[in-house]
Order: sequence, then structure tokens, then C-alpha cells
Amino acid sequence: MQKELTIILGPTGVGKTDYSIELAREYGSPIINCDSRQIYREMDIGTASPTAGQLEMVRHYFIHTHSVTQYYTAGLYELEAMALLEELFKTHDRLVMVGGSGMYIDALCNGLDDFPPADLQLRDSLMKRLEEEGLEGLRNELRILDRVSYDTIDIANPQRVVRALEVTLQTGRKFSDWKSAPKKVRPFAIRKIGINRDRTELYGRINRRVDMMMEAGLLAEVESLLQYRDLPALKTVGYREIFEYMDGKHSLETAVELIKRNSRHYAKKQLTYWGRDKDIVWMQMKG
RNA sequence: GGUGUCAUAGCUCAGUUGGUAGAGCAAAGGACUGAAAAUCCUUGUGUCCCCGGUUCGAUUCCUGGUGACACCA
Repeated sequence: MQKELTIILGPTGVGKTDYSIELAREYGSPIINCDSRQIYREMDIGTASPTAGQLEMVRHYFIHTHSVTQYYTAGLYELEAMALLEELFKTHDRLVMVGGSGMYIDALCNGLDDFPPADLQLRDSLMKRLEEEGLEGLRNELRILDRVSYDTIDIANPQRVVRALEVTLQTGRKFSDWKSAPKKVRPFAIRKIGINRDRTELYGRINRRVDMMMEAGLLAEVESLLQYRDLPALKTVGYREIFEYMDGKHSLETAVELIKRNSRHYAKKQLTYWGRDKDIVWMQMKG
């Protein structure tokens, strides 16, 4: 029998967790998380991770399994998740995956090209140059080293310019040359189910959920992570705004409003990201 | 009740020495190959509170009205 992976995706706050548990029980499948932040064990309340009760109902993978102190990426996720799926498919015909991280889902479905692991020191030095010389300097260097990337990537986006330069300098091979590989074919069928809701309803759910996070102790959770605030994992909606509150940048009330707003923005970006993926079958949730 | 100030985009406000207006935020749209809850790009017509007056022309000046705020009673 053909093995099948069902991926449940959708904007933050739409109700993916509840739906995935329902479906996983029906399939007799565990749940493989595909959310780039729920992976971290230090981040619980602010990532709206499944509750202890939900975790008991269905076996979950990639929930709170990694530490924010460890450098983690979509590429690592691809490797680890593929290895896990291979194991699980030995005993299951159907598996359920759920998450909101579009790039992680793409990495799993199509694979990323085999770039070498990032050289974080090189990245730091490029970031320093970005501050000192501005974007223009890095752009010029990229134009000389890798004209194709210069013409195709978003040249206004510092992160993209740094990344392209980083790979090119580190490997001595153009970033654009690394990107030529075709999509990887997976040894199982993939079905993508997108969950969505009426925009106002979704925004209302997001706003309410942020209030619930605050009641559940988000402030204390973020305070306990202060030492990690510069790590990539903590550059996250719900954490960043509270760090800024701790800096005295704004009141707690304002921080909460900002978390709501940024979560709404995030939901919209997620929907844009998936808008061009024709494989997704969309489901409209109500109530 | 009196005096004064204000009334412009969903919100906060700028501006037009009289030629029908623009920022920030919100909102919307988009990009996306190891930071992706990241990072970046695009989008501003609204009875310029209402009725009159002056004027070739009023959102801008003037009379009156309405509302908000402040101070005085």
C-alpha cells in the first residue's frame, strides 16, 4: 500500500492543533510537529504548544525536543523529520503532520539544496560589515562574485544578500550554482490540507489567544528566557515584544497589543506564503 | 451660562500665505532555498463637521449652528 503523509497547515490561531488530534486519532497516527518554534523546549506558552492533556491523547514528535541554545534550521528539520518518517512508516500507512512553518513544510516536501552548514562566524562578520558599510557594499561584492544571485534575489533584503554572500564566500562556489538541483521525490504520497477562517474571525481568535497566554503566565516564561534573547529562536512574536517591555520601551499593555498585531501580521504572511501552493486543499472552519 | 481652543483617511495628527490634501499607525496585497513566528517590497479620494456669506474659486477667510475639550462662573 502506498504510504501517505497528511500535512495540516494554516495560519496561527486557526485551530490546527485540535483538528490534527482529531485526524490523528482517526488514522491511528502519531503527530509530527512542523512548527519551527514549538520544537523548542524552553518556549511553551508563547508558541501555543499543545497542552499536557493533548500530548497525552496522541504521541507527538518534535514538540519541545530541542533547545533554543542549539542552532536549528529548516535544513536540519528536513533531515531529522525525513529520518523519523522513514521509521514511522514501517509501522503506519498514514501519518499526520501539523504546523505553521511554511518553509519547514516545503523543506520536507520538496527538499532543500545541499548547502553546507552555515558558518556562523562568517555570518557575524558579514552582519558587522552590513552595519559599517551598509547594504550597498555587500551588494556590490555580490554583484562581482555571483551576478546571477544579484539579479534574482531580493536585493533590498539584507538577510538575503548576506546569505548569498555567506554561501559563496564560504564554499568558493556561487550561491546561485547551489540552487540548481531539482526537487527531491519523497517515497510517500503527500496530501496538504489548509485550514482557514474568515479573516475577522481569525483575528478575533488570535487576539483572544494572546490574552489567554498572558493569563497563563507568558510574562514569567519570557522573563526566564532573558539570557537567550539574542538567539534566533527568541526573535519570535510574543517574546520580542515582552523583552522590549522589560527594556522599558513600552508598557506591558502596549506589549500585549503589539503581540496581537504582530500575530495578525504573521497569520497574513502565512496565508500569502501558501497562496501559490496549488497542492493545498483548503478547508473553511467556522465557529 | 460666559470665554477660549479644536473639528482633515478606520486611529493619531500635519498641511494648504484661498487653486479640493499627506505622514505615522491600522488595513490590504506581494516576495520567499538552512534566521522563516525571520527578513524584505508595494498600496493613501477622504462629504477636509453642517448651513450660509465674501471670492473667478473656500477644506483654508467671515457669520451662525452642532460637537469635543479647557478655563471662568
